[in-house]
Amino acid sequence: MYDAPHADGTVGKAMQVLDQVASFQRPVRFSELLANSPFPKPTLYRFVQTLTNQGMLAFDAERQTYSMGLRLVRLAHAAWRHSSLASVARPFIEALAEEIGEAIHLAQIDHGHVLFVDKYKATDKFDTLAQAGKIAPGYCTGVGKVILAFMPEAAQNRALDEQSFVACTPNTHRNRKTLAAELSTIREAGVAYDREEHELGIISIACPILTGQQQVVGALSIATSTNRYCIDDLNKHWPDLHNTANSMGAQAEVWQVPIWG
Amino acid sequence: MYDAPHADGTVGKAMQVLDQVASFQRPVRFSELLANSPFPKPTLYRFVQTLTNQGMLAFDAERQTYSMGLRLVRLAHAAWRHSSLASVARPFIEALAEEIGEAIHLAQIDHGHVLFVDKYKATDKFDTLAQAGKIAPGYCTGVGKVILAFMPEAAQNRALDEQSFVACTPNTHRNRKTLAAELSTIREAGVAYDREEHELGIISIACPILTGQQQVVGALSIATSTNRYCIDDLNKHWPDLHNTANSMGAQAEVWQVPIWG
DNA sequence: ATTTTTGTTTCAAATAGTGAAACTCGGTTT
DNA sequence: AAACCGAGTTTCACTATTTGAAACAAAAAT
Repeated sequence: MYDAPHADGTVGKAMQVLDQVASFQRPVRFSELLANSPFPKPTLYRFVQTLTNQGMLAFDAERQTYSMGLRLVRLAHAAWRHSSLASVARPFIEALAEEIGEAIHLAQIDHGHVLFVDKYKATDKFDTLAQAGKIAPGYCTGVGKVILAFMPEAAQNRALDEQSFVACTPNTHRNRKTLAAELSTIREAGVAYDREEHELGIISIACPILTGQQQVVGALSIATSTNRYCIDDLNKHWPDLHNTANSMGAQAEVWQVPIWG
Repeated sequence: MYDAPHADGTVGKAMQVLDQVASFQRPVRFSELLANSPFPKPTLYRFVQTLTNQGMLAFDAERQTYSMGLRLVRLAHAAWRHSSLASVARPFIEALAEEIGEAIHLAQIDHGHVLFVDKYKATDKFDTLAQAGKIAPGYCTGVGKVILAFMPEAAQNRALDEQSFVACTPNTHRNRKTLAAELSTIREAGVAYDREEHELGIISIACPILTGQQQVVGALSIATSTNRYCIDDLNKHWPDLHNTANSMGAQAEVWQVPIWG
């Protein structure tokens, strides 16, 4: 049951290739892939062929490069609509953004990483790193920390093991101990703050989205720039944020809860 | 070379399962999948397991249901940013939407189907069926027809073979012949119209996005409701639409062109 | 023209996938 | 309580697919 490191089968390997292509942030040549690949040449070649046939990758014959395929967009559309909080949450987020006038982020956790599933920017004044589908680490974001804080202990431990503790800014948690300490504070308080831990100049306040049985299904945050506001200002929005998160939790329950792989 | 119907290998079969799960528009039980599956029970079971391990599917233990996994969202994010027109096109679309005040759709073609890769709705007054990642048929949408019209002949033939000609509305093309006729008109004119062919009450005007070598890489459309405007009104926006599409084409060339699988 | 790099194909060996059948585990019926 | 049922899971001998060293082809570089 606990044999994690076994890549599962041919399909697993193919998905690994997909990830690899995604990790290049641009169209990529076969030889570039090969250079960083655990697979021998013909094997990788066949994978790339198959994935292209399947529309999971796209091949540009002109430039001889591979990039992510459109079928993924199609599939993700289904994922977004049916398997995540996002569909339930949209109207709530829009209402909240309208009222508050700051960027709202909705996140779920996926294998120890925070996945932003939706983002609503009421203003274009600044850009956080977050965008729908983008991943961010759990240990240094408001949504990430609050989700970790409210996870069942076993899952939390597993997730903590997967954190890298890279120092994004001077305020970033550098080890498990200080993070764990904050997590229990967060759990008691019911709120998490990102005090420029992920990106300098960006702060946020985050609430968990809980079902009736107190299971975390995601998190909601308001982010802003230190040029305009400080943590105390964000605190004024806490009641709204909290209420919205609660309503979403109630709704989400009617649907389905996600997974902690 | 023309052996389309051959699913390629284990990976192909796994992707087939993914599609099947996506086709249910909700979380789905194993037995439901099995009932409509070409695969015998244990085979399907292993696929579903593997895909879940991989995060391509998500399993809700409580309700014993499968749905699309979050990893897809992550991968599609990469697809969206790096493999499609969307990243190049965003600023253009926003500018256009601002000026015109109607919904703008950006589409690419994927295996004979139009895939909406981005949508910008300047107003919330009405809802088209289209949303980012959503697919729509090629034969009865503005973007679809204009893309088909400008495709190289071989690819066009292949794509036409894949059209279903389901009658969405009384105005929908019902067979290849009438569609083909309109396509050549479109090609000459450089514009396509959707005259409530996909959805009653929705009309649109669409331009191809062409590279310098006159290759279609997508299409751009302005959609509106018949309650408010008619085709002639849309025509007034043609110069803007045309210019935007041209600028995007020029930009897109610098990037990469997509595939006609 | 020759070498080097990059992409593609071959084929025997090895691995991983297959599916009939059998089993487990709740829940229901007799 | 015993027998039954259906959904889900596991087993295991059989086989089809995958594997990768090596060879080949094509394109770039020298």
